[in-house]
Amino acid sequence: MTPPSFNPNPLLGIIKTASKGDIYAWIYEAIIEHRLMPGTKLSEEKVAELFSVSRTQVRGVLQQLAVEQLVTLVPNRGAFVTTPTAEEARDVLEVRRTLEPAIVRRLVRRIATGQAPEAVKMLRATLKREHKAHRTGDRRVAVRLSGEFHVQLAQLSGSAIMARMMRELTPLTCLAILAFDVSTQAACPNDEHERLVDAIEAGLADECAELMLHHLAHIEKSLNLDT
Amino acid sequence: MTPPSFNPNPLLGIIKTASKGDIYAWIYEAIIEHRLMPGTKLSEEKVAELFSVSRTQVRGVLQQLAVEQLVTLVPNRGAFVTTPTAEEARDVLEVRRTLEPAIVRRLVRRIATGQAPEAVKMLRATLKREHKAHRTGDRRVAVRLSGEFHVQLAQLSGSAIMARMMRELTPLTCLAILAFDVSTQAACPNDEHERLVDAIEAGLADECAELMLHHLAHIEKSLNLDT
DNA sequence: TACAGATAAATTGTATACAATTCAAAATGT
DNA sequence: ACATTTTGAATTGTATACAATTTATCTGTA
Repeated sequence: MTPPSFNPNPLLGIIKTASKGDIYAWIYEAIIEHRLMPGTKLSEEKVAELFSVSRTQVRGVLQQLAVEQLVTLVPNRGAFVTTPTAEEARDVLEVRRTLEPAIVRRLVRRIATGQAPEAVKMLRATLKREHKAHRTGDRRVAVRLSGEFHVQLAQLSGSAIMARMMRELTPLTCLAILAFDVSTQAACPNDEHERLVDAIEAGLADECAELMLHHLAHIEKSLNLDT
Repeated sequence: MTPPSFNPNPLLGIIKTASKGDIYAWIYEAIIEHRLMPGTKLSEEKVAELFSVSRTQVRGVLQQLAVEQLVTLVPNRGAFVTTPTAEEARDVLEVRRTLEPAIVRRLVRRIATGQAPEAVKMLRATLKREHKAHRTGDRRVAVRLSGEFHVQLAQLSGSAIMARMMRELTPLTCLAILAFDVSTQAACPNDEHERLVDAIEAGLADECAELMLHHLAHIEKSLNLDT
């Protein structure tokens, strides 16, 4: 298990050349999994050297990550891993409570009308990976996969825009969970996901929406958002 | 009134130097108001010359516009003004139907609890500008302002993320309206906005949500989304 | 020692030069 | 005359050099 403590030089260890997509993916995952702690400065030159690319590439990646709110760009100062606030965490979860019940309803409707016939099977596959991460004890990976489950729901629902919104919202939720969750593994307990997929498979739209609301409320409750 | 026909060189006319923000704002507004027609190519060098800046600046702006889906970036081919599809237009409006009722509810709650005391006054000011554009007959400006009204609702509701989502969704709606609306001015009739603000002022959350749903349904119906 | 100012180092912002790719058209062959 | 290939211009992708700004270091003075 990776150490939860702050790593003064968390970027060390990658020396091979890499494409723009690789750099993006690596930093993205590192932020989501808290290997890069909030507040960490991402120096253009350092990152560029690390991946053996030019600063131009890195700038593009950082700008991309900035629009997704994962890094904060301060003019003439550079890029920093975003530090989520309690306010933002509440905000994100409120938006998700209005979006995601609609998403699962849409998905149920879509499955019922013959579109997305593979949906349940694909969801169960993701659940399996998630379950494995839980057993292995790698909480950070589990949190990330749990987020991907929610994105997958949106994708399978057939709305490109819903999917895009969830791709923006889940990373922020992951960050909030790792920043504010005091308990060791309360967030996104796997069996809530399982029960949701069961309800989807049974085609019970109302129950799906209800379960989703409960699930999101449960996540928010498990966080320490009072300060 | 600006001619609705295609303009072969719609960028002509700006020759002074400009900052990155200016370029962004100009292109953004030009796309929203259909002065730059969907499909138009935005050559980096042409734009750069036009604003008397370097290609570096233009690239940044185009990348920004690309994440907002207003331009489409094709690798090694360049940037083009996005051509909205009927499918996307339906998708956007469906997402808005799930988001915006929640937004107006939130706004009503916020006003009731003493936060956002200036809200109604600010909304009425926007309405006034919108009304003026309608009388002047400048439909494109009216459509843009109508979008800004919806963004303002989200901002005043106090949710930064809702506001961000609406800033992403309304431009796409504007594009769809100008691309698919056959009637001359059915979209976002001003008095629906007025009635909504009346309901907000009266603090009738349920009616607000209802009016918003109707309003969005009305917009979608006025479009030609069957093909 | 603490603090203010000046100087130097490091870092980001920007323009430009060059490489890679695409697009159009001329050239070639059937 | 038509299709294919080749050549060249135009355009995007990328690295790098230089300017502007911030941050750190080094004074000197109270």
